[in-house]
Amino acid sequence: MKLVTWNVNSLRVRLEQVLGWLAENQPDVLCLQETKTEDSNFPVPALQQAGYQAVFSGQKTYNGVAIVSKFAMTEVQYGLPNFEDPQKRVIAATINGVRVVCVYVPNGESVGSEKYQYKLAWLAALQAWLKDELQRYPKLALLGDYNIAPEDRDVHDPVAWVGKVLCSEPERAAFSGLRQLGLRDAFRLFEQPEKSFSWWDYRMMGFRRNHGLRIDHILLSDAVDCSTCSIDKAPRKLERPSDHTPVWADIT
DNA sequence: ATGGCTTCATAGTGAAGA
Repeated sequence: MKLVTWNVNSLRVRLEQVLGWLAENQPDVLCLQETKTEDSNFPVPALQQAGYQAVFSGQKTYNGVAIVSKFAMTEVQYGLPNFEDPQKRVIAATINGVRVVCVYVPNGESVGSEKYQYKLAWLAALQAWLKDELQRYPKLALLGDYNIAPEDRDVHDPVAWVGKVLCSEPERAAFSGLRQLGLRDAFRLFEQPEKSFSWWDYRMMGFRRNHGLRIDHILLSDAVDCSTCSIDKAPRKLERPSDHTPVWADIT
């Protein structure tokens, strides 16, 4: 089963790119973040026409997550059950016996800010919930925009970014906490090119200069076998791209 | 250079992202 995560930075703006990517790559499951779309406007017919069903949890202007799948989705969960939050950042569903969890982790703005505190509290709640979820579902895949670069090699300029939001120790500790639940970073199961990133700043020709971060991840429980994990940079080269690009994994 | 682009909501600019 081919699983993908892609922060599209507005599904309305990126719909044609998403449909094009689905047609070309035929993934089984696509997890979307930053759909920025109310549920009543979610493009169900266009995705259906492409052979996909969807579950979604969106809002106007900000956030919004969705799972798009070729297969039936059951036991759909909206939001973290242990964290009251008006921001739509989590959706989960069971697909072919795999618990697929799609997350849009808070950005955190800057270290020490209110939003940073919210990010750390949110991540603690995510970890606590996943601990329970893994008891119920040994086969679990956690895909999304984590807004965390786990290691210095995931940062184009680790010196410039040291201690900054997305790279700070508490954030990296939260990422380690998820791995300590028994989840593995699918991307690092394989030999990968140096300086592999999933996000590049729109400004200052960030993509052309490969000034990026690897902040979009696929974590897999031990019961999930993985044969490939890769970042597809092609959509980042299109006209009006998202600042993030898809990350995908083949699992069995 | 606490900015540089992009999106959204809105009708000139501000918030938010990362």
